[in-house]
Amino acid sequence: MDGVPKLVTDLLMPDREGGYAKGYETRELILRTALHILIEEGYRAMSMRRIAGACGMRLGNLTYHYPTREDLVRELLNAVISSYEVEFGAIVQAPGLEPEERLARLCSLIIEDIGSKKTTRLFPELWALANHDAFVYERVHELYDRARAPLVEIIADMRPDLPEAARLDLALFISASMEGLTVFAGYQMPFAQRMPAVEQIAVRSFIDIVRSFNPA
Amino acid sequence: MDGVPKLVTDLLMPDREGGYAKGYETRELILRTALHILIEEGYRAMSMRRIAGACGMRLGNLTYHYPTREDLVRELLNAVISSYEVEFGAIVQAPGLEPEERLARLCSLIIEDIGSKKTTRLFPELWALANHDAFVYERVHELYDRARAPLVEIIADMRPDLPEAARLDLALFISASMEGLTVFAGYQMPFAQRMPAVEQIAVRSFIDIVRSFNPA
DNA sequence: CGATAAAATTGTCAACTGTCCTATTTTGGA
DNA sequence: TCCAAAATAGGACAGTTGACAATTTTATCG
Repeated sequence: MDGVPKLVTDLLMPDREGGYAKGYETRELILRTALHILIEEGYRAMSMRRIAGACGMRLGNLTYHYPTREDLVRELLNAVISSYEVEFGAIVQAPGLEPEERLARLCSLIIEDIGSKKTTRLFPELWALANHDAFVYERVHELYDRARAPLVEIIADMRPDLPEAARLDLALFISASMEGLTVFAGYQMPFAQRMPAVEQIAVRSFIDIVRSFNPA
Repeated sequence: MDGVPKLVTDLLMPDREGGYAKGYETRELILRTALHILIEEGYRAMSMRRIAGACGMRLGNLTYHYPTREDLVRELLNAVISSYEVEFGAIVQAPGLEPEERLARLCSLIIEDIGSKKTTRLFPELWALANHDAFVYERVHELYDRARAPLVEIIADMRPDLPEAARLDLALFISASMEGLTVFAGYQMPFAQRMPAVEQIAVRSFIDIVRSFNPA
């Protein structure tokens, strides 16, 4: 229904320090369940009792592992965002290829991810949360900084003549451009089936603008 | 602090049918206050009691005007989205100008709006809500349909040779591209001060791709 | 195996949520 | 000016929320 099972882990737990293995597994179950509820029903439905219930455990046990709701949310976002950081960090730059081709492949990867249910559902929640929560804001933009880095590198390869600021602006535009597709052509969005066509337009457009951009 | 006072109304109330003028004013105050809380503190903080309190009225009065929370949210989103529809509907097409110039001006208008506090804060909330609420989903995408219409028209002027589907895809990409800027260069976002530079890149890029696009 | 720290359960708390109902006051047209 | 309709107040309700304390069960290591 939701395509093939993902190969990448969608949750990167922090290292276990002290405690039994059982507790560590329980914490992972908790965060995984919380993420599931967040994606399926939204942030508002993600209450402590709801999470505990879906985990098949009692509320007291949940608050034993995560004393406050804020603790849980913090750890959840850390785990989720970390997994994206690992995912983006693992992107092969394929040094033999032309920079245009590398740019095209990187963008295709990102856009493909944007079309996934997890990303389409999760990131709007993060954007909304970031507007009223400094921790989420910080963490989300830290992620985007890392996601833009390989983009900046490729642009530098294509346009060594450009000042660094211009390269950053270009990467920023390209990154924002792709993120914006979430709302329109993401998972179960009205133009989800247009994604391949729009991806083609996007990639051509990105290559063109990087090639031809000249700061006035 | 938040720049000059807005000229456009940020809330379009439905026509008053029956009832006293007082009640109509009260309903407007309620929706305006609810919107303020939504923007400043997020959807979670927008409870019935919180709204009533901020309006300086009792809960009973609030539930008299809006019997259920769902009623209130529905009317709020209708009023907010309607105001955007009016805003976009009022965009002058400036028929004397070259289509490239019209495209540039339209995009500048939209991007300027994206930089406003209201839009930067409100739309991520709407995107998140739309993922779990059919009514919001419907209403938001209805708005975007209308916002894309003038874009499609300009593209048709520039590229009468293109099939309609290709024009729609182009408009979709351009629209999504701009919306994506919200998270990165919107109000108080980390690259808010890069908005002018990114806008320049965006507009150039849009004009280029519309000019040169050729469906393979 | 047994000691013991960790994990999980159970029950309780005050605060908050949305909804509903009944007075009471205010409004504005006849 | 009167009076029915509209608006507001105030309270009560059942359900939910996050937090916490006392207790029992379980897992792990010496």
